[in-house]
Amino acid sequence: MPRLNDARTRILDSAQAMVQHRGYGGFSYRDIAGEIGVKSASIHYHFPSKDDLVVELARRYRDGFFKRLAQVSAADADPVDRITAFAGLFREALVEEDRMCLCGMLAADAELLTQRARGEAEAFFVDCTAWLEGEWRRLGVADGRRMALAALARLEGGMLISRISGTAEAFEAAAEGLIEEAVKLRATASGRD
Amino acid sequence: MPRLNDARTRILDSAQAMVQHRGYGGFSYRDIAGEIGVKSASIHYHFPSKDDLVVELARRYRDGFFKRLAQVSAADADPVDRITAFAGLFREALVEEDRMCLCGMLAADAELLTQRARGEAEAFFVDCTAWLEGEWRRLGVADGRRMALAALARLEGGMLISRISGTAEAFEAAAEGLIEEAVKLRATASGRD
DNA sequence: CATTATCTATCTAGTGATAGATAGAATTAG
DNA sequence: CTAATTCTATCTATCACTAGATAGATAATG
Repeated sequence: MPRLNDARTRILDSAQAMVQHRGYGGFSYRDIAGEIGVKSASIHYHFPSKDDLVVELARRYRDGFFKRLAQVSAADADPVDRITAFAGLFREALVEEDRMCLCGMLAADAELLTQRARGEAEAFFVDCTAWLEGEWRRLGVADGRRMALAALARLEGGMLISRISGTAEAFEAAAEGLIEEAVKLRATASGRD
Repeated sequence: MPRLNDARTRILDSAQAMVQHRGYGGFSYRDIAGEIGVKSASIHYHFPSKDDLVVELARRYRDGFFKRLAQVSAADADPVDRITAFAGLFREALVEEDRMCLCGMLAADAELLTQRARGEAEAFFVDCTAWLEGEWRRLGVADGRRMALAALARLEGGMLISRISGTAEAFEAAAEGLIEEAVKLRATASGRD
């Protein structure tokens, strides 16, 4: 039973939760070590620098997010359903785990990151924008990119405000508005067809 | 020429910029001290704890924001213009100073703050929500609160994404979408009258 | 044995915070 | 009006603690 990457995974899981809760500067190697029951030096073995850790964290988060997105949206052909599924992934983190989006948090801490880490976090938004743009296009929107960016902004901002308010109300308001907009466009588009 | 609160103000100005750029955990008393040319102990004289400093920072930001808001929206009776002015204050911070909203930043760092500081930051969102709710109501929206929260979410999220992207595109997309929505409602409302 | 992983122990640098001294301004007492 | 006193704002020096990081010994894996 080779648990080769067991420690590595547990480090990443712990670090991810900490970034999502407290941000890049809000946790230390010692915090992770204490939580998973190793010494901080052992974490340096797997991730020599905090930068390495965060780069890997962002990469893994992005991969995981789009794998999950493919799963939860695979059954849906309707862009409205697919956008709803997209928003659902954000809701999951916020409501079920009371966590901010990892890359949203890294975006807030952008000026603390190396160019490398910042690039990885940014890639998440780039990929999300591309995905959303496709869906808005299918709903007949001319400037799909603008809608995509606005949609992302809503969800990230909704999470941000929800976390300090202690209720998901802001997120739900943002998500509902988003989906209603998509529904309206679908009605218009099908009316045109 | 009594410059009684001169040092105090310079501390607050410096600290505010640092929070907006790097977050609560991303600056130290020594950073501020170095920037304004005093010793860190002198800052402790004015703000015994970092918590005291941030509480005052959030309070001052909120006061300043709503004073500015009153100024830039006083001339406008039209809710669309007033909402545009509201968004303009956020744009100012982002585009002209490349800064995140102070309270948006504090929202991200919420779990690092004392209840006291968190409360001050939260109050900003509460007040913004109340203000926006009034404007959406005047545009004939039934659930003005939901629209207000969604609008705030857009702007904060737009800033967040813009700052890591290095361009204000996401913010502008979010703000334009917001204003277009208001314009549509105004057309509907006046049509109904 | 060699590789992989973890440990102990330590380093340098920096954190928020405090104590105590001091210069100068403002206030009070005689 | 002076002299004694207090207040304001800053300084120097230091506290205990935590940060990320490293070297080298040790244990486990295969």
